[in-house]
Amino acid sequence: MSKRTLLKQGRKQEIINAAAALFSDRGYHATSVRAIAEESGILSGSLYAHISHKEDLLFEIVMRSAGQFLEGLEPIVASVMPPEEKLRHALRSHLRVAANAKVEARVFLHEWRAIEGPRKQEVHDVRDKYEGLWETLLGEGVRSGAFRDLDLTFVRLLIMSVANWAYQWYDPAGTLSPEEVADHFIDLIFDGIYPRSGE
Amino acid sequence: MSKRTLLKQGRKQEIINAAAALFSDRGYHATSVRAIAEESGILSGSLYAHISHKEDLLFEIVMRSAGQFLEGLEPIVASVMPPEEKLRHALRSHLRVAANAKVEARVFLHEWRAIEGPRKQEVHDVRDKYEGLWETLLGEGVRSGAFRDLDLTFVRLLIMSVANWAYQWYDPAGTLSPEEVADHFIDLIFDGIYPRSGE
DNA sequence: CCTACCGATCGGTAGG
DNA sequence: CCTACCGATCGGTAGG
Repeated sequence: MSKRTLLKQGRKQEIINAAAALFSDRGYHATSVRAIAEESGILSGSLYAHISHKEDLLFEIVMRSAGQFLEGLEPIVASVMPPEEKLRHALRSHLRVAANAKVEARVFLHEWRAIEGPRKQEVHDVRDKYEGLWETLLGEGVRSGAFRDLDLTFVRLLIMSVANWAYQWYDPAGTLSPEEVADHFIDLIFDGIYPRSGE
Repeated sequence: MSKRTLLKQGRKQEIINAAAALFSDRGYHATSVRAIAEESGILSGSLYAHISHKEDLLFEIVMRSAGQFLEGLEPIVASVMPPEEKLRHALRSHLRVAANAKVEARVFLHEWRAIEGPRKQEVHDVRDKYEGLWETLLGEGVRSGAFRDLDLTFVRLLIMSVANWAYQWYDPAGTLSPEEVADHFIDLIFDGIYPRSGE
């Protein structure tokens, strides 16, 4: 790769980062291309040397973030750990991605609806794929008896609720690591909140 | 109230309903005042006989929806039921509101960030008030021993995650009532997913 | 990457 | 509630 290409790639990454921060903060439709350009230190017309449409930026951010979530979860589901451990590591992975790439994750979970046309289906597909991995993981747990004989849909929704709401409140700068937060929730979801008999 | 006032009120309600549906579907910033007017059967200029700013519509929808959630939860928290029953009724109430006024609830939970200026604080305040009621309810349960001695923050986040994510997937036209969905989740959260000893 | 600009659309207004 | 319109801003483009 030539130096020139490297520089160009670096600039494009800067633009994507600026766009991600703005989309996360104000939302896609409330962010103008001029604001993205200004944050990148160039003029709005110059943006179009790097992209063809404003929506390209949104699509790229969404698909990259989705890729990070998938890359984290796939090896866990494919592994030979017992279902309890898979579930624990799956939530750790999800919260790790949400913590390490917070603005992108927020855009992925919050702003993906703004994507229109044929790419809408691509985004739907990658979301379905991710949810499907969770369903597989939880289904194994129920079938193997590691989890109670539960309604799979409700368990999946419970976990996805926790996972997908985390970006609303989790502060990576706080005292708790994503792994600690994940373990807290997993313990809670495993044991419930009701006192055990004898306790 | 004169007949004329009644008619005017009715028209304004139509406009708010149209705006709520559009804001819920596309988002606040992606909805033009012309689209709201068209859906209401008038021209965009005529909208301003009923409102002063586009944001008035968003604010009204958000505060009404917040009011419904609060009205449902307040008497439950203030009641003398045991904490387990309060928790069950609280989630039922939340899901009932989310089901009966789905588009408004979605706007309340998803689009409130678009409100700017002094009203932003009002929206924050009403959100804090609602979350405070949940915290009170759960705190009673832990202190009275009805729930295990848990980290209150995590329990609240678990419940709020389930409650606030529900509008993403719950279909009021489906076979399950909001009460049934709430009871399913409450049973899950009480007992956990781990098999009980002896089971 | 900038200069200079395009047509379209935006939220909102004045006068009736 | 309509007609007729405003200035501002939008996403995007041509030529250098």
